[in-house]
Amino acid sequence: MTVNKAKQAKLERKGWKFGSADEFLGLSAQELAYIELRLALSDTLKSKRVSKKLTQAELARILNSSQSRVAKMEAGDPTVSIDLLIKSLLALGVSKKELGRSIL
Amino acid sequence: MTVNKAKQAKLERKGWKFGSADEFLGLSAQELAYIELRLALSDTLKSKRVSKKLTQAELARILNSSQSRVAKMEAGDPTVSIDLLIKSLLALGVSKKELGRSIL
DNA sequence: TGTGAATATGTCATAAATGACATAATATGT
DNA sequence: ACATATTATGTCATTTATGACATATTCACA
Repeated sequence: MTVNKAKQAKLERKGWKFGSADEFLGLSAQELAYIELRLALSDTLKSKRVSKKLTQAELARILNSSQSRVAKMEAGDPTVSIDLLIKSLLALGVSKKELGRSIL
Repeated sequence: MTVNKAKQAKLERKGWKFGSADEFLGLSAQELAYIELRLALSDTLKSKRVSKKLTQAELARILNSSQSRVAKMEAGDPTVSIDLLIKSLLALGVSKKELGRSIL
């Protein structure tokens, strides 16, 4: 995955804030890795949910959460923690092994 | 890793709370995976810090955090988020690939 | 054993994440 | 086009995580 100015701008529209050390070079490698990792988890969550033929509302019930939060998880919203993403994936039966693979 | 009653009790002394669906069987597979994952990150953080010959206070400066929070990260304290653990590992130069491996 | 460095533990005010709700936008079939 | 199901977005009160600080404990080594 590459993040250019356009993608950074898109993320910023989504509510992401970035450190200012990279006005020239773009995101730092570290910020980039962090966001890629989150997006990987988001994508895995969505594909797992869809493959199980669950709606967001149904998944929300399983997680004791709400449809809107599930939507935010899948959208990579910055107010969603990695903790919540991981707990959700585990609740969908994803193994640690799969989790590790989806990250690296 | 196996978690028996003794280990569960130890985690509970550290401040962990567990759902009650498992008074007989112990932790659910899902709770277990979640905690194992966190402990794996904690351990990786500590070994990375030590291998770089940093004190907790020095690492805290790098992370704009505090020595006490670093201690809690390494101790698997339940008030520490996976987000913080991952951000810290990335700040220590751990790659996504390594991260994934340390989890799975 | 003593002394200083490192780590651990407890607490708190502030900041960030969460579920919930309302409502908007977008699909999907008829 | 219309109705209905699903997903997206905005907001908010409450819960949880965070850095900071004080202090306790452990460690290394003279």
